[in-house]
Amino acid sequence: MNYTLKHLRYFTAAAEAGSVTGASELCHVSQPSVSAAIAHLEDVFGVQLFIRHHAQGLSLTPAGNRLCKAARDLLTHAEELSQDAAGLAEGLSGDLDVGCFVTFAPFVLPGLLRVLASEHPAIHVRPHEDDLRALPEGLRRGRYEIAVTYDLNLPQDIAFEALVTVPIHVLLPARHRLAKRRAVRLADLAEEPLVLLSLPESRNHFLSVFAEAGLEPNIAYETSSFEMVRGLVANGYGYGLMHSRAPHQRALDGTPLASVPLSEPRREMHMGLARLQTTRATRMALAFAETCRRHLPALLDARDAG
Amino acid sequence: MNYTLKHLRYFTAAAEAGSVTGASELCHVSQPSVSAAIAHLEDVFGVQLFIRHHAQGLSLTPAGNRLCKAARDLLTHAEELSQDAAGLAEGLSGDLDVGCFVTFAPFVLPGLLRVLASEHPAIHVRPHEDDLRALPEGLRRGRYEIAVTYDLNLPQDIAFEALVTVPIHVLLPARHRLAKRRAVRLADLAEEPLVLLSLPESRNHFLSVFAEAGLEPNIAYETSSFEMVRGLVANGYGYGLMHSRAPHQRALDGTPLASVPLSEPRREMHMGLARLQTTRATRMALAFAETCRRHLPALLDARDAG
DNA sequence: GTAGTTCATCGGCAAAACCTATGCTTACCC
DNA sequence: GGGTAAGCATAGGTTTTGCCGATGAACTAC
Repeated sequence: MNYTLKHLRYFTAAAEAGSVTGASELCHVSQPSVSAAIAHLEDVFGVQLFIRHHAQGLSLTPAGNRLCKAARDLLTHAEELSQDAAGLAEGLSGDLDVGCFVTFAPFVLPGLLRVLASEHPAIHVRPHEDDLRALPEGLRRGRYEIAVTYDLNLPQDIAFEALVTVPIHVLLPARHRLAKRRAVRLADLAEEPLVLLSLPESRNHFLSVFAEAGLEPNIAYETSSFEMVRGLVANGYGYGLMHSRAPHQRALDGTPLASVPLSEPRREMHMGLARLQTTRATRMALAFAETCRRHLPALLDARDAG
Repeated sequence: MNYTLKHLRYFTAAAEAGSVTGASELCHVSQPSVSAAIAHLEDVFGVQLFIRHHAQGLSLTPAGNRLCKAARDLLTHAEELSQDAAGLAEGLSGDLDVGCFVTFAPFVLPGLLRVLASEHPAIHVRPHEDDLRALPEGLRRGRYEIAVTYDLNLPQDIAFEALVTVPIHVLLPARHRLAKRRAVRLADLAEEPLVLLSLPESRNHFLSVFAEAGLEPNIAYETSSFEMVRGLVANGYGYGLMHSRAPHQRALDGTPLASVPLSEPRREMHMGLARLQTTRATRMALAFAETCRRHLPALLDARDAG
C-alpha cells in the first residue's frame, strides 16, 4: 500500500491552513477526508506529521515539516507533468516529429518549415528522412506522427491525403537529341540506356510506368542517390526519370543537363500527408497539415517557375 | 478528476515492456487494469500515448514518448519522497532538532553532540536554545521534538524523564567570609545581597527555595545572563545561586570567585528530557535520548571533578 | 484456414474514499 | 466554574474506484 498525490495535497493544505478544517475548505472536501488522509500518510510513512492542538489546529512536527516541503516539490512536479501533457495535446508549442521522403525532403521541407515558423513560431519540427518503405513503419513505431510522402503502395493502416499531383520528368544530357523537345514519349526512350533511381517502392514505380505501356526499359545504371542520377545523366550515361526537379540545370560536377516532361497520360501519383488511420492527431500535427495544404502546392509551383 | 501515481506506473511499465500484458506482469496486476490506466491517462491528458499493434504490442507515440520520460522522472521523485519518509521514520541519519535550556546548553550540548556523533555519525543535531517557558511551546509548535531541560513547572502535556539530580551551588566572591566553608545554609545567606538569575521559571524557582524555608532573600541585582551573575558576584555585589557550575573559578573579567554547595535538603530538581506526551518519537530522537541517558550523568560528573 | 497473441470491453466484486453525524478534548468568556 | 465554541477523531452508510475473470475483436504466423 502506498500514498497518492491526493493524500499529499490534503497534507500540504493542512500544513498551510494550520488546521484540518481549513484544509478541507481549501480542498473542497469534508473534514474527515483530510483527517483520514493525514492519518494514512502518518501510517505509511511511519512518521508523525502533525502535533494536534485540541481546539486550535495543528503544528507540523520537525519531520512533518521536512516531508511537507518534499511533498510540495512533488506536487509542483506533478503539476508540471499535467502542464506538459496539456501542452502536447492542445498547445501549439514544442517538438513535432515529421517524416519525409528522403528524395524530396530538401525540396519541400525547408520552405514548409519557414512558413510554419511564421504561422506557429513555438512549434519546433524535427525532420526524419526515410525511404518510402520505412515511412509507414516510422509512423507505426511512433518515430513521427505525420509524414510527407508519395502515395506509392501505402499499407491499409496508413491514411493518405493527396496534396499535389506530381508529373514525371525526363532527365537528359544537355546536348541529347531529345533535350530540346517540349515533351517526350516513353516509346522515344525505350531503347535509350536508363539511369534508374533505385529506392524501395520508387524503383518498382518507374518500372511499372513502362510495363503499363507495354514497354521494357534498358537499365544501364541503378543508384539510390538523386544527385548521382543527375551526375550520370549529365555525363551521357543515359536518361533519368524523376518526380522531383531541381531549380537549376546542372549536376553537382557542373555538367549541364535538361529536363523534359513525359507526354503520356499515366496513373497519377501524388505527394501528400500520411498518418496512421487509428491515431488521434495532436494539435501540432493538425497545424502542420494545414500549413502543408495551404502552401505545399505553391512551394512546388514556385520551384517550377524558377 | 486527475491522474494518480499508479496510473503513471502502469503507463511507464507498458512503455518498458512494449505491451499491456507485459506491463501487467511487471506490476503484478491484471491486463485490464493496465489497459484501463492507459486509457484513463490518454483521456485526462487528451493525448494518444500508444500506437496499438494488434497482436503485437504497443509503440509510444512521439507525445507518449515525451510524457513517458516525464512520468518516469515524477515516479523517481515520488520514490525519493518515500525514501525520505522512511529515513525520517526509521533511519538514523538526517537532521534532528533538539531544544535545550539556554543556561546550561554550553555545558552539556557540546559533550552530548560529540558522543552522539561517534555513536550515530549520520545524525546531525540542530540545537535550539530557549528559556524554560519557551521550551514546552517549542515542542508544541514542532520547532524541536525533544529538549533537555529542568523539571520546573512543566505543563501536563509534556512528558519528562529525569536523568540527573542537580544541586544548588552558592556563588561567592573569592574573599567572602563564607567562601571557605564546605557548605552554607540558606539562613547564612538571607541577609546578604542576592544577585538573582532572572529567567522565566528559574527566577520563581530560586525564590521558592527561600519561601519553603520561611525566608526572604535580599535581592540586590537581577540579570538574565549566567555570566553576568558571575561577574557581579566576583566583584562583590552579592552572592549568587546556580544549578550550573563552570569548570573554572573566574568570572569573564578575570576576577576569581568561589562555589559552595547549599547544605539544606530541598525539593529536588532534575535535568532531563522533555517531549510531547502525545507524539511518537522518531528513531533519531530515541537514539538521542538513549545517548543522554548513558552519558549525561558522566558528563556532569566529569565537569564537577575538573 | 487454424491456432496463437494481444488489446479492449463487460459484469461482478471488494476496497477505498467520501460524507453526515457524533463524540471528545481543550480554549475562551462571562 | 460552568457554558459555549472550536477543532480533530471516529462511526456508519453510501458512492466511487480499482481489480479481476471471461469474452470479444483484430491481427500474425504457420
